[in-house]
Amino acid sequence: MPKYQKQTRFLVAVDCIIFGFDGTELKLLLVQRELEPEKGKWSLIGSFIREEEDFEKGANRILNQMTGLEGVYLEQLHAFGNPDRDPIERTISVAYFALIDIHQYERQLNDEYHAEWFPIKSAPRLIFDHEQMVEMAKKRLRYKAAFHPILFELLPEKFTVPQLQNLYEGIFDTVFDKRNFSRKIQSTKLLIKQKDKDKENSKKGAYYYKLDKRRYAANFHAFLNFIPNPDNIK
Amino acid sequence: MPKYQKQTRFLVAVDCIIFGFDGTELKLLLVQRELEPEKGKWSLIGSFIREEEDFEKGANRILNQMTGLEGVYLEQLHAFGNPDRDPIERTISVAYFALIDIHQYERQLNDEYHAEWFPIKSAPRLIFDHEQMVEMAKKRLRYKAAFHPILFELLPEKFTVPQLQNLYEGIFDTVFDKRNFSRKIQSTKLLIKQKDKDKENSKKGAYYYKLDKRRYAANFHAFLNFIPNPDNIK
DNA sequence: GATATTAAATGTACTTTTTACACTTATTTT
DNA sequence: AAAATAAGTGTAAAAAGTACATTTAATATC
Repeated sequence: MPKYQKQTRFLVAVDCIIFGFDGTELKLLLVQRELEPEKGKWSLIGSFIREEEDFEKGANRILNQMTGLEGVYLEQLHAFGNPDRDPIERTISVAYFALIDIHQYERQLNDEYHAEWFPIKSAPRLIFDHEQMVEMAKKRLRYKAAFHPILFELLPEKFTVPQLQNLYEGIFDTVFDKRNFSRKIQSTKLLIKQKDKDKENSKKGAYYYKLDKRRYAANFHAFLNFIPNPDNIK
Repeated sequence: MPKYQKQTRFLVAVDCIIFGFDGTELKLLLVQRELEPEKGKWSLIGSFIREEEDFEKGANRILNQMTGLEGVYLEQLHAFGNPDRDPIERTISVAYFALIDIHQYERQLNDEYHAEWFPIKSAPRLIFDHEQMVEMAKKRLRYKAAFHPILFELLPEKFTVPQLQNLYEGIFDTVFDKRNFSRKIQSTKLLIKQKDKDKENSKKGAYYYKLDKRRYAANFHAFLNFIPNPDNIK
């Protein structure tokens, strides 16, 4: 087999920005780095890519390792290739972002990997260019969420409209009129009303809803215009 | 300096999907590959990444080499990492797409690099996964063009509204009502009407317009909703 | 030089979507 | 029984989007 001679080869890694939503705020799953340099510092979850796996596979591998989950929503964010982003040796990183239902996360994995959920607004400093990655992932998430029903990936199977509104308000860092929000959400016909209510968060209780999986799959790429005045969102 | 031992290193390349618009249809700049394997077959323009350059720089380098242009619109599309996308040796490719004013392209470079413009609808077979890249780039371009005034990057300094409409219709493979289209474009206030007309394409002549560069820069990320019924676009 | 031809330019009425805004209801706590 | 809390709901006005036809400027033709 001929090879491409005289070309430099580089390390290639996959890093994952893992988002979760606990009902109140958006969170980020971080780990304490296990190797030098920067050992012990907080970092995104990542791994060098293996010889026989593509990026998706690599991302899924570490995601499964860290969360115990499979079939998680995963999307390539960007390839980061600044020559000195890793001070030890040039490493290309292909970043993915993942949206998971935080309630399905297996807590025991926390200890095993020194992992921890941080509210996105009070996350610690991260190594290398990982903060830049998180910043970009947040932006991308907002952008997508403005048009596509992507945020449902962060919710448990049963959720209430006020919870959903909380999520949108958290991500867009604003408040929406609840009548208009509810109408808009209902008009997508993606929600199926349940008979039972969530009584945790109010006296009256709020009806639970489930996603209509079929419609969700069919409409995922449709433009739903979730956000009033998207221009006003920074 | 410590190194990450025991990790495999990979070749990393940058490939560019270069779009141009000749006033009638969307075109793609392709080259005939100069090395084995697949020597002589049509290919995107690409290059291995050099030790001291990041992806942007690499993309700009080959873009400048192939077109003679600088300051071209360039955006990272996706990192492609299928282990056997290049049959010789695993090569990661970070793909960028570029939008250029085809009139500024220096034709003499055609011969030097065996490059050629192809209408996107009748482009030849491409090597490796390059067709997949082009497909993705087209999709991304449509998506962005539906909300952001990105297509102006493809036009010369002076252009007419009918030309602009042609471009949109070509990219979205549909036709728009010219009264509504014109109104929508005018309402963005991105265009400055000139005194002279283009007489090439009609007896009456169509007024030239220029982009208001200041407003363009300010509104590039705003949501302009250029496309009626974006849902109907496949 | 009158007439035909061509594509550009423009306006209006109707429909749909978005927005702003306030009261009633169910339930628990006091 | 009264107070407190958050859920749930409707309407009118404004804005945006859509469908649709005629006039205009210039050239080409007879």
